[in-house]
Amino acid sequence: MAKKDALGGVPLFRGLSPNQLDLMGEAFPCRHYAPSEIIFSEGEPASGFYILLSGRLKIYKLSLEGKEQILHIIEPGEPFAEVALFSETRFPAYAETIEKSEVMFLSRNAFRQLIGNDPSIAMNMLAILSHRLKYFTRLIEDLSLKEVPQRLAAYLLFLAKRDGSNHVALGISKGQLASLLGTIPETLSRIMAKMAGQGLIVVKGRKITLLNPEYLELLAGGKQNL
Amino acid sequence: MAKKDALGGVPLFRGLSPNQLDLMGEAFPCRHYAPSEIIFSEGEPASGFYILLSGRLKIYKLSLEGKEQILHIIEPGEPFAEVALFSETRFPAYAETIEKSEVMFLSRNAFRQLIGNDPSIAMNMLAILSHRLKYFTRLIEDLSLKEVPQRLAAYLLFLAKRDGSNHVALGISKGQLASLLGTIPETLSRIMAKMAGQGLIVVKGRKITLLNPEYLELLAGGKQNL
DNA sequence: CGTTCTGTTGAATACCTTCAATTCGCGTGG
DNA sequence: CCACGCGAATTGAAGGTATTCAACAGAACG
Repeated sequence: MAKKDALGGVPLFRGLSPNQLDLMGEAFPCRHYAPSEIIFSEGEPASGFYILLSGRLKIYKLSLEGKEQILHIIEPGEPFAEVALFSETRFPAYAETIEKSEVMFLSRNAFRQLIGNDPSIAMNMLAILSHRLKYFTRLIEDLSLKEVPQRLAAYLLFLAKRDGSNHVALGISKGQLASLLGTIPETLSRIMAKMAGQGLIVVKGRKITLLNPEYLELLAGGKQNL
Repeated sequence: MAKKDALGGVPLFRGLSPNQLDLMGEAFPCRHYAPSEIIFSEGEPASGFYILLSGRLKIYKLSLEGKEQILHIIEPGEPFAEVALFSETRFPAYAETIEKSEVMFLSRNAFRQLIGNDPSIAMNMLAILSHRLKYFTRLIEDLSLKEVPQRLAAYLLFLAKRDGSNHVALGISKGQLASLLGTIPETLSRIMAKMAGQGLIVVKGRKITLLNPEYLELLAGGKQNL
């Protein structure tokens, strides 16, 4: 079963012995989800949090008109809805799978016990929350870059840096990317076309090649227009 | 000296005995700042974090063109730059006083020792980070409500709710409010004038009276236009 | 009382969104 | 293997909102 392997890659459990990891895997329930399944909805009572073992999912808010703003794309190994652990009793957003996914659930009580037994887990959790905070700081910064081309350039560069390549795979649909960037598919499409027309990028479905990262940097910094 | 009194109101130290609080106050250096003083700048190496004992300050990012996006207004009792503790060695934003302020500094090592001695501090810190995460979630949501009137309405309602009154004091200049809302002073000014013209609010310097909170709710929810 | 910073107002511009119509891609079924 | 159908993606035209630039008014401060 993939469960044990996956646990080794969970930052929250970094530093734990293989034995402890095994116990972990047995102690907590694990569920499989199909694509586009909703794991929880905003406002639902939350009794614990989750860790994504495999697959991919999105955390998003819905405006009253029904438009979604994606807050996060969760990748394997990441916990989500940890906020529910300490300050909230309701989920503050939606979680929905993008791909077939495997998810572990940790109840509040079980996790608190865990922390009591092993303080290093508390430290790991602090590190994760800090990291997420920094990510949000960045997201806010990007969203307040008022123009979409800047945000797109910033995002593409982020992906390229993360993956260490100028060939990046979006991993999500363009509609979802639009939501993540705080815009709509039409606008994103136009801007991609414009960037492609200027020889900055090549778009092939969900794969994008950065031809001119230097110029994209200038764009992201607002020192240059399309 | 106000230091000891202030410590009692610090959520991070909730649950500590007066004795422990006293020790705390003596163990960590404390500094006074004049208004508009910069406490730290983005990119500076960070060796610890801070707690605001009195006064008020802003945490903000600067775009390359020099426009500032305010992330936070820090009120007395709140810690700031805690991110630096766990995942970062550099400050991810600027901190600048708005009013005369008193600030306590806790070095990374000292704080880690603290956590070791008293796990409840770790739990408090987790709660604070979670809370902040939720706040950011909300800020992101608000920023992606693309129209400024909605954001302003949401912010005014937030203040009114927090203070339990329809007479709210902004506490910051309108230029800063504009930055917090992700816009510019001119736009904010126009929208306030419009709201006032419709009898929704009364603006008197930095004090605002909400005449029609119900309608502001509709606005914030995007169900109504100005 | 003057200087400076904050806030306001106007006109022109730029960008994004909306709405509608098409096209493309791909899995399903014939 | 090809045709169909559905969702995703693209493109065009029109409209709206925020920004920019510039000038001015007002408040705070020395």
